[in-house]
Amino acid sequence: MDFHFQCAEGLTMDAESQPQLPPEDILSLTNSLPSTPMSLPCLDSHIDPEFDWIGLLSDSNKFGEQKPIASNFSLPPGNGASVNGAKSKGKSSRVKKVMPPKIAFHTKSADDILDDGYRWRKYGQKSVKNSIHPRSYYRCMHLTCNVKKQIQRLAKDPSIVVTTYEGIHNHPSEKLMESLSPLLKQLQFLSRI
DNA sequence: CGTATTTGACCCGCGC
DNA sequence: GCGCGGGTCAAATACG
Repeated sequence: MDFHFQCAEGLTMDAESQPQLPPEDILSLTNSLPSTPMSLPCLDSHIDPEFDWIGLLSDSNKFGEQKPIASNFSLPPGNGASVNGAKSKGKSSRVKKVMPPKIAFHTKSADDILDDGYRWRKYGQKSVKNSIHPRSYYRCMHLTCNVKKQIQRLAKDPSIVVTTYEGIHNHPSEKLMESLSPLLKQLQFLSRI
């Protein structure tokens, strides 16, 4: 599946329950990020307020309670990769947890998993209340990367997949590196001359 | 046989 | 305090 194509063609808008950000907010946000949780090619050039929907989530985990936070968006300390508020096993402090940035978006696709260039390992699946479709939990397989994503189909439209990214990759996309490696080799060769 | 996925158990936060 | 729902863990299982 070509993810770029899916982003440009397949994103859908759910005006009833999902927040919408003005395209300029989304663009300014993506410009401010050192690296997005995924490559998010759709953010670069295919923003179409009439059609696309992208939600930036606050610290609420629940779909339907998403709040756009573009205006006061800020990256957590440590690039967000090490922040995981879900479960610290020991006695936790009373300090309010800082959640990593979350980005959620809809794609119309038969495939649950988008090929975003990163390698993901599934670590859980749960049935969700008020939905016949289970929610799948994935973690980035890169050793030092703590980015997670959740994938779930909409109850009222099973053709739509909701993907939620949590955290920011601290490494480049493997596919990107794969495509760049011939170029890099060529540059290394030229620099030797 | 190594790796990825599945799935039930467990933990934690939150609302009542 | 209790129950519910969501998120994670880890042993079992599937797969190449």
